[in-house]
Amino acid sequence: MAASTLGFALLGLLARQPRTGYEISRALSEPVGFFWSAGHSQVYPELARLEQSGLVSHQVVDGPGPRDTKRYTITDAGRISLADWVAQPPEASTPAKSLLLLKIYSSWLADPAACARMLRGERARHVELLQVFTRRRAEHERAQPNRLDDPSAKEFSSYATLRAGMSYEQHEIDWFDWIIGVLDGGSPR
Amino acid sequence: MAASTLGFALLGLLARQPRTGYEISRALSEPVGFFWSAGHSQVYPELARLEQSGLVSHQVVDGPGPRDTKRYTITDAGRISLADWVAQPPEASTPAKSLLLLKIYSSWLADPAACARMLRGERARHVELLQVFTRRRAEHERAQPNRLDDPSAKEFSSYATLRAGMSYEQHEIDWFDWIIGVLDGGSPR
DNA sequence: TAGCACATGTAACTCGTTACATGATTTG
DNA sequence: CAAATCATGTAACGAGTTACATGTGCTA
Repeated sequence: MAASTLGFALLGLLARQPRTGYEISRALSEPVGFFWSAGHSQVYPELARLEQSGLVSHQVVDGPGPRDTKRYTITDAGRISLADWVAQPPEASTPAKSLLLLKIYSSWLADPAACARMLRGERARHVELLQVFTRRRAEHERAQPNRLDDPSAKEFSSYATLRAGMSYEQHEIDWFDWIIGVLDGGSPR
Repeated sequence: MAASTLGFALLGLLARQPRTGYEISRALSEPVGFFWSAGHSQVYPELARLEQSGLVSHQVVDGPGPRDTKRYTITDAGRISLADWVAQPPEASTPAKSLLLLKIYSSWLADPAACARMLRGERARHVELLQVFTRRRAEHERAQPNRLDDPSAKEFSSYATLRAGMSYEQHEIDWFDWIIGVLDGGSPR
């Protein structure tokens, strides 16, 4: 009955609203995608598996294209399974990997100026992301100010992940500022 | 000539000192392992590949066991290849996945008290990690205080990754405090 | 009319984890 | 003497990415 992690990701999206496989795939590229992702070639088979387990169901709404358009909906069993999984302590996932820190670990071999250049580029990417999150948070706060402290509102859950993203990006930027400062020959610590 | 990301991880360790495959495997479980990891079944074939590319070499020092003990050393070509890779902007890796945020995204379906319990457990793990990093940082600062602002000292590189880890754990803890506060029915924002 | 968004699927390949396999030396 | 540590490898499996495949309707 229990789904895979990918399965729970799909259930999480379907718990908010019915979607087609295509819509789920798009969602798992950018919007939710800042903390989970999957390609469409993973999504379609997984939806079939979830349906076999009775956690989702679909109805054909025939749109364009050579194949049927299937709109998936979460079932009661799916909602129960998802709610149960959520409060369970996260099963140890693949240990965090940071390509950037792996590079920094060997940065003592490289030219500090070249490293600083690279790091400024990375910093800029994180600043951009922080701005995206900040804007989205402002939208959230404008659109449903009263639901943002109600843990059983889906708006709260989105808001909480957004705050995590913002906090993360800010931490990254602060660290970039520190290390770039040192590499530029500035004052340490 | 260019190695895979795993290859550069091994080169990064070997650039600091020669090691056996076994020692590398252990290193990629905990110490460096907070930003990269690999099992021994990945390490041995990768070392063979690096050797074929001329980036590392080994000498047999026969220790215990049924097979030879091989001590690997980075070559000049390896050091050059690594130094070059370091300053290159990180090639977009597998997008970040957070099992915890995936759960939070659907937490509106679950019992807030059960979620808070789970989150308190996770928070405790991050507090522990922060303490580990803090202790190690203190050791660093005591052992080589003068090298920690010299970007071409390997001690600086280790120190920089440590600071990133500490900053990350602190951000996580702050976010946990915020969300646990809300779930416990405390004052919002 | 060329390209893009919609829409769904399969196949091949790569990366990583877990399990299989072997065996000496040190420690409790 | 049993268990852990040192030490190296292969094989099977699973998850995820990239490439293959098809075809409609809308827009520049």
